[in-house]
Amino acid sequence: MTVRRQPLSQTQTRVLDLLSAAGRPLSAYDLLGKLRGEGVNAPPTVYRALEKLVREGLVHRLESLNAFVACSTPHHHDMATFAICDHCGLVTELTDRPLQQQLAAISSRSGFHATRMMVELHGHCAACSAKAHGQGAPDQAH
Amino acid sequence: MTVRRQPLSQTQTRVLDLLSAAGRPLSAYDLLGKLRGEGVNAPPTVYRALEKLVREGLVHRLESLNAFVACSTPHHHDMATFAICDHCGLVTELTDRPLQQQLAAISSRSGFHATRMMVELHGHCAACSAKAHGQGAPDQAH
DNA sequence: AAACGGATGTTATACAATAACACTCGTCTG
DNA sequence: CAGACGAGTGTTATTGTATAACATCCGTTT
Repeated sequence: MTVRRQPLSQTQTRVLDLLSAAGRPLSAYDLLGKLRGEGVNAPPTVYRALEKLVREGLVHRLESLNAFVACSTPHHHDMATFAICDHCGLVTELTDRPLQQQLAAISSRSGFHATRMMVELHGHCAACSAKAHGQGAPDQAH
Repeated sequence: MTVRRQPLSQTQTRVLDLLSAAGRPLSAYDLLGKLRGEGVNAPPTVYRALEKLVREGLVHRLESLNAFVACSTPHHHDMATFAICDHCGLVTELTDRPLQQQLAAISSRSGFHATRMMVELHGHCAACSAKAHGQGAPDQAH
């Protein structure tokens, strides 16, 4: 059940393609850099496209990185969980229903009504954990 | 078991006091504004104090707001969970061991080793949910 | 033709964070 | 005591992130 909500404009499609192709988070200015020479010359255009894509659930914003990634399973969800490798930059989107429910339950214990839940885990991915077993790794790729 | 790690400098103490007194998140520049006239005139000083306080576990950074709050239960934890009311700005720090464990479990299923887990819930606090029952509230206080 | 919604362009600016360098001060140490 | 060191700070400048405000364009509706 692929959800196709609104038609995307040229720029919006282009931004989504760039994010998908990158396979890793890109900042708005990374995107702007790639779009210069294609008629896009200023931040607002990029931010507007990103805003739309996030609204449509096609792109996620990683708050702790000030960057954006294409959603791995486009699906309008108010919750996103990411595992971010601080060593190689790999970002994995996790999906876990029970977690979402538990979070909603925990917050609503205090009467809170959550509309947007963001979970971002920082650490080391499997590959990087294996390589640097206990070593002081430099961290932070790209 | 109050943990007192390192003595704090004048500026660090001042920043922590300001955050505690505010009882809500403040940006680095909010703090700078309050510290002008006390000999603090530039961002680096504030950021350095905040960095130290975060390291000591006395202050948390809210990634989704680019702001800082005094930790409600100073305690060196790699995990913080916050419920952020988008209407009145109230921020509540939640503590839930099982959640932390579940998160660690979920991520490690894919071989990920988490060193820092951030959970930020956006929505409406109990008071604001009660007031605006279904109404289109303006959102975003301050 | 006029009105509108959605997207874009453009200029300027605000807000967030850090780099690089010099300086002070207290403590340790030979 | 002299020198070295670490932690904190001051200062200037710069980079990076995001938005305000206003004008334009275009397709659709009425």
